Amino acid sequence: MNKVISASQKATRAQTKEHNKRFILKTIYERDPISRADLARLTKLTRASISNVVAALLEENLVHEVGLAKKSVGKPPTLLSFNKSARQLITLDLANDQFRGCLMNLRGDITDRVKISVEEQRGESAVDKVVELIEELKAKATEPLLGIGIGTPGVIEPYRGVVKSAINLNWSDLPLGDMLEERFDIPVYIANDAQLAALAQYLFSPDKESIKNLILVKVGRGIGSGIIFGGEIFFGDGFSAGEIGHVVVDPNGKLCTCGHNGCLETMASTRALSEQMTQIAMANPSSKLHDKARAGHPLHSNDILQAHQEKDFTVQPVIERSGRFLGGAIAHLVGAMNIRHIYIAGSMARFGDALLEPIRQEVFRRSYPALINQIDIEISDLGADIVVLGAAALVLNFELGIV
Amino acid sequence: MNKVISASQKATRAQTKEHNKRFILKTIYERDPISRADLARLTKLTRASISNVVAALLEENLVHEVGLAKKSVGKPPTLLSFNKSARQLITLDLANDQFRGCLMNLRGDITDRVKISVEEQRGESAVDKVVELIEELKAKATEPLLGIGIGTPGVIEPYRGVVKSAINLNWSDLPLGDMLEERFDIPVYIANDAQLAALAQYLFSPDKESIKNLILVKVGRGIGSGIIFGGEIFFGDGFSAGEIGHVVVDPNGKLCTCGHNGCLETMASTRALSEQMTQIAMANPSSKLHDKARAGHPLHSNDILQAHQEKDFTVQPVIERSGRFLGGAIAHLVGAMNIRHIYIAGSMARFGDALLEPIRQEVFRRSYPALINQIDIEISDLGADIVVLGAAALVLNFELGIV
DNA sequence: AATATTTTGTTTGATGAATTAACTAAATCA
DNA sequence: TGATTTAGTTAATTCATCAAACAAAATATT
Repeated sequence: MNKVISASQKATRAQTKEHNKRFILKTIYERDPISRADLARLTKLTRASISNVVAALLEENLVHEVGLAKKSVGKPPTLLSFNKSARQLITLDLANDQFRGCLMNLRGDITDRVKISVEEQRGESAVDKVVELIEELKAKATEPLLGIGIGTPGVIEPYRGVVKSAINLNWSDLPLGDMLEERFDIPVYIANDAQLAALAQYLFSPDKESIKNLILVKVGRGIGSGIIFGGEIFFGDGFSAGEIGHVVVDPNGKLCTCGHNGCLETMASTRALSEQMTQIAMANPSSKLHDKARAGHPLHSNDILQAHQEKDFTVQPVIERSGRFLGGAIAHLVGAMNIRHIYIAGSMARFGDALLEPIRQEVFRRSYPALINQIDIEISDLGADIVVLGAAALVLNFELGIV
Repeated sequence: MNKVISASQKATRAQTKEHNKRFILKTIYERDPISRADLARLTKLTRASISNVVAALLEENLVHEVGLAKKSVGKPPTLLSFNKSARQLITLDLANDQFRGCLMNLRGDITDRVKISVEEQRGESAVDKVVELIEELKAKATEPLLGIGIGTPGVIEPYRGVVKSAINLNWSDLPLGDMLEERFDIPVYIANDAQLAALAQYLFSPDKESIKNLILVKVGRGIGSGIIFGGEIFFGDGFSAGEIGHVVVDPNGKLCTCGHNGCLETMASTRALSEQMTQIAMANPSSKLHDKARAGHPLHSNDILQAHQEKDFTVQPVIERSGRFLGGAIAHLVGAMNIRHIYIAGSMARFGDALLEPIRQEVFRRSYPALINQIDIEISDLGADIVVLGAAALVLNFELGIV
């Protein structure tokens, strides 16, 4: 199985076959377990064609026969099941301060985890860390590897696997995909972390049947978003679609490193939260964070989360402030793109409803009233593994056509 | 020839054939005139297959043989040409105060125009006006009609041809497509006017080779935009993608009919321009518009345009004001979607650079610096016919696969 | 209990769209 | 004049889906 068919190209019989093979595998993946006869009914292909393709999938070990089903009348159908253990995936999240890697099966279940701290490692030596991580995971693999998926902050050209720029790692125009494919001889797919998080939300969301478009906003030390149109990541002309971190939300706001005032990232990220919280906690002796703030330690978002969970009343207003700025930016996205489903992820999402409600309020306040009841904003349920899940989704999508 | 193949469906031989037929016709359309041998080289199909399909296209009269080309050596190739006169199209623009209809050939060249004033006609009687317009154009047709394309303000469900809501015409959930198809027995395609304008910009733009994504902002009495992703209109979950008229750009701005303050439409449309201009002209005796404004006539955008062309210095600041608000909204779109090509259309676009420059400045001022030199904002070159051209593009796209 | 019915999955032959390869046509090159 | 090159057609081949018949295994009916 290989890459997806491009649009303005000739069509051939081989592509028809490939398309149907992917289509059948995807249907098995989604409806597992399912019989050949049901596949024929669902796909509108004939039982003969289904049997033919399924034979190939059994041969490749991607599908198993798992016994017979009981029906009221007629020969009992043989149930087919997607063999999630047929291959394994290596997936990486090159987050800000530590690289995390996982070994997974074809359903995205994580079997092994590895972390490497990369505080001051940048440029070449950061690439070495990536190789090291993959080596370590490869050694643990018990099944053939389907591919390597990598999510990283920065602007990535996904089709060629080139990191156009990743400021925190000091990479620019780095052909990471080719380098790793040459080294490991396995397909490598790379994309921006927020874009991958959105893809994960799409693929691993329970009610994905009906959802074809979504936006996921990832709020952590940076802010980015990923846009899914028709089940695919929308990359934009310069591969930086969804990079809303530097949209100006308050022209009178604080100066950002990018040169503008009041970028979303300076106003609503966890870093902004820490700064705001530190000021307020220092000024407010009744805050649970008062001592820590006065001690000169920069407040970490974990501290703030803990204080919030312990019902510290000084936290809520600061979260609300971030929420309102986020809501303002999201309102523009929703209004412009008319996308119904919005998800919030990243470390800031741990604040849950405290963050979600002000976002909702601000979005509603700024949106066209007729559209408001169509908008559904939720905290993502995929947690801290969302980026590696998205990296897995990317590999699964390209290698097996599972979308 | 019929509708495009959907994504999650089985693939068949017939679809392969259809795809290649459209692909070949599209190539002839774009490279006109071209030989069978060149088609084979471009499409990677064999000469045998090309000859087979071209025979069908000649039979349908969509393509003509137009003589031989001279080459240095070998048998001279027979040149094929797209027969733009093989069919005609009826296209309508149901603009605010008058309906305009055109009869066109397959390249979008307009051969006949009809206008109907519909000032107070709404609901049922507005539908009658549409039928009347089509009847009139149909009578003028000299070739078989390929289809009817309609652009209208409002929220349209394009695949079913349903007008979900068109406030100015007082239509809601009107199955206009079915009604007209039943009446005229010709394929009918309907979409939002700004979305169609964007499609027109995509299809009739001279350098469309490289441009796959674009946004077109249509600024007239209302403000809307159309988004093209990968050569197709992006409709959004509720078919109102691009409806940026009611994005709040100034929370302290004037109250809009939608209930919010400072919507883009209340701040930057031609109506806003008229109001602003009237105030300024009344207060400023040296303005060429002073007398007209004092006479109590509401200033029409035509008046303002004329004054501007006569170098009335009081006009520029008002246009700039609109431009800055538009720029602010566009900056969000550009930042979020990373789309490089932005076009300004609609009656406001007639102000040209006077409007364009403040838009550019505001977009640049608010955009991530690394992206600024990627952004290309232009006034659309398609003029007042842009919506009917888009309607033609819609019909051509669906019926013949020309994109 | 024997037979009919229903449903599953396979087998066999037909269909048809693209390909391969051979062929004809018409020009230039040597 | 004959060789070479390129264009376009024709005939045979390929192969993925389809259609129809068939075998297998259950329940339903008599």
